[in-house]
Amino acid sequence: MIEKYNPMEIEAKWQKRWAESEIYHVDDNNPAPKWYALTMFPYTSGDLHIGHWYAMAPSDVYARFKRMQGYNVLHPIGFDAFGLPAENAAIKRGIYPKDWTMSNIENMRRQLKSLGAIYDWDREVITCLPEYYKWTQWFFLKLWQAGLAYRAKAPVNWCPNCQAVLANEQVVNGECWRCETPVIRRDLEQWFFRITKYADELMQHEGLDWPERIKMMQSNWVGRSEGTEISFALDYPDVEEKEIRIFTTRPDTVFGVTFMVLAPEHPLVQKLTTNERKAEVDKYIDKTRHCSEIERLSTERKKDGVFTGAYAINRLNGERVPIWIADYVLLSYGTGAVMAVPAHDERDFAFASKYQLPVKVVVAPPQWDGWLLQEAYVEPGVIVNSEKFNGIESRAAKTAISEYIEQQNWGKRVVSYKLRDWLVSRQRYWGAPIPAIYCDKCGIVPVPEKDLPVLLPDDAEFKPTGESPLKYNQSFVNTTCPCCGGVARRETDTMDTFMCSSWYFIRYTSPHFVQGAFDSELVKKWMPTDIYTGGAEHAVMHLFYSRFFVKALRDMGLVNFSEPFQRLFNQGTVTHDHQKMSKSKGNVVNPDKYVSELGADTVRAYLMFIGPWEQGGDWDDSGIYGLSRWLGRIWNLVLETYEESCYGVEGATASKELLRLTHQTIRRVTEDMDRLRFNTMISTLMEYSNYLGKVHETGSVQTVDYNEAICILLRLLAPTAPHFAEEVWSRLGCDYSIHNQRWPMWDSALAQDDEIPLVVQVNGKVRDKLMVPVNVTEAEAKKLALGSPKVQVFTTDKALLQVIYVPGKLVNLVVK
RNA sequence: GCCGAAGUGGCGGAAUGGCAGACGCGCUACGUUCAGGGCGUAGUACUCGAAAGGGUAUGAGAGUUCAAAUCUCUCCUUCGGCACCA
Repeated sequence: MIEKYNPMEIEAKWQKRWAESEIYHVDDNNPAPKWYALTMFPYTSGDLHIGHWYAMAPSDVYARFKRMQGYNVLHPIGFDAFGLPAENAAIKRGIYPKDWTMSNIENMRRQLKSLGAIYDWDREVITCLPEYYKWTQWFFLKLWQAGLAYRAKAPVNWCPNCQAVLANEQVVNGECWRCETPVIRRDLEQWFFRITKYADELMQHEGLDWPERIKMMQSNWVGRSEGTEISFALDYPDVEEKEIRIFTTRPDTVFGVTFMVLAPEHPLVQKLTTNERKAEVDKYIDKTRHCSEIERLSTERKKDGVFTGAYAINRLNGERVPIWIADYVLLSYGTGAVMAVPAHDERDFAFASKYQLPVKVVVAPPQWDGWLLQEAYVEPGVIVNSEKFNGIESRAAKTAISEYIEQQNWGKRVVSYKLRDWLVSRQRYWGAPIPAIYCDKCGIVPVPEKDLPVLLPDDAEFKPTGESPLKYNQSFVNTTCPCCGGVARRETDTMDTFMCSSWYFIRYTSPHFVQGAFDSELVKKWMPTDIYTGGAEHAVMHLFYSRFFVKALRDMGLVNFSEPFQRLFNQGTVTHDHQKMSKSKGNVVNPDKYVSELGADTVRAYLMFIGPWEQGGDWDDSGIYGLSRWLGRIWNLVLETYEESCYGVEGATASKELLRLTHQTIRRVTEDMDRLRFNTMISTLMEYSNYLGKVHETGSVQTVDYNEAICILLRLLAPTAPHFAEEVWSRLGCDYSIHNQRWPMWDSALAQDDEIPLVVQVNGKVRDKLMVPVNVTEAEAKKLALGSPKVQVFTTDKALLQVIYVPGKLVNLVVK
């Protein structure tokens, strides 16, 4: 009687053995071709939930597969450890963010180890430790030196609850993405990175194996649009500016302008507003300040605005048009001013209708005879009411009018982007301090590289005050100027955590390097990553920032590649009760319970089996026992045969079929692995093990072939159920370790079927299936099909019109 | 509102123009000296039929094709992303 499969015992045993023998240690000098399999590192929120396992387990399976294929695989792990949750949790529990974070890491590390992954823990990176953030600060200085960092006063999103500035990306439906408090706006002096410099390049994804969906989202995020900047004349004796510049993608409609709209924050508004309109304009501006940008951009809201009392001149036709303000025009996009053409823009039409502003048609709808428009006409057409441009087709008029404007020096063709520069300042404690010093004499001075890291004091009061908590930490703030040696103050803002995660994949290549952020030779060896897997929620921000970092490094001559992530794959989300898992909803599924009951191998296999990886799904554990039983069946099958020591029959005849199925299985499993189709990969292994069970029972194959098949099954199973495979492998008396074995190769000739089922259809309906030799000729196949009695029932007394033959698949008889 | 993805048994899903429902869960029956979420065998879309066998079926409707879950169009539903972008 063999022992039962006891996952708890064997998993602990092998995890210990693997660690002691350093089997997963990654050797930079290994001459095998490299494979960098990167998984998005987890945020240190406390516990890993089943969704983390959904991200980590399949990516480990894939990395193990590549490792068995002979690659020198780097599959590292680390922790994204700075950020607001640590601070909030710390405030709530009265412990330091660092203590909270590090104890979370300890727990998560334990959970991750229970997964049985090939992580080389010697390469672990933790972004909140000085040996890491020293280099995050160094990146800040490098970007500054390269002219990519600057300070600007800008309206920012302000969460009154978190007492912190939020990036636009962190505002969800006008609310703070973490605490859901409505966000208000406030002006602060901030650090920005000039990511817009790379706008065009960031839209390019040439040569990258990425999902179309993500590429599209990134391109939309950049939001490139070609248009024309046009100057409208101002004639106000007391106003210094003599023009308003607007951006439009419809220069063909410039003769149809009947009013203009400025963003309420536009600097000209204060100068232009007439005395009698001032009260109303100021009231409107105040109202705008209380709206978040998200609210302003909501389509649900009715458009409204206020007349400033001022007018501008459309230089093209000399017409005088009123200047309005409205909150749907944003200062941050284009020039913060728009020309309004109600006849040919839906939004302008709605606005004009509300305030009874004129509508002037300049692009004629088909058969237009001067009727009043009921809605904006936005399609192309023939230009009218536009003086010398009349009669031109509107698309051609875009060029013609733009050229004319350029000749007259009234404007120029420009490219505009939705993308904005990256705001990196955070008025928070738990982040990497920004390495800048303010000196009354020398101005803003970078911290010299030799003085890095600027250490985050452990003892700071991090209570929210509306300003950086570091401001009140005298020993941190007070310093001397690196230029003049005089009294100076440190920058008290910290960096956006996206800074930390924009280069962690580079640090993994040389995590202990002390002379710099990374060892160039090792970066050259490992980067770019061959595959990057993670949630689609990082489609834009994180991936965008990382790409920006790499491009900036390249332009500084520090790396020799342009893109960090060659292949990108987004796994789906695991929900629970059809909702995203979150602590606040109380629907978090902890994998520990399943691991301690059924073992990590079963949990790994189940997560991969529930469906295509990119699809995710709702967590339902009702099927998990099926996977546990499957492993148990293989256990019994393999070890029973071992005990019996004789399991085949010499001279048995079915070995050829077994061999064929074996090679078909290797092929299917390998192909599914490469496509990351783990659900069908496991089905294939199940079919194979079921077949071996049958073969074992009937004793229909030769011992040597059966033996070989079992070894192949275990190797194909090793990435999915690493502990299980290792244990069975060792019980069979094979050498440690199965994970150092080579992935089986298939032989196409051996995988080839002798006979195939030929489907015979009559008028597209299946009427018979015939087993025919694989190399059957078209003539033979047709003859066999016509000869089938089952088919003849449907063909007698009918005229045969056509015979379709699909080689190796079917014959379709078309009769009438 | 726009963009994208998806909709297949009781359930998760398989099949990417060529046998619909692989594999697994659940369920049913039988067997097993079966204490246990054990093991084994058979069955399990709907429908007509005693059976052989037939018909119907991949959200709904049309179309293309010898052939459609798969391609096209319209509509419905769900999920994800974007947010007046001038």
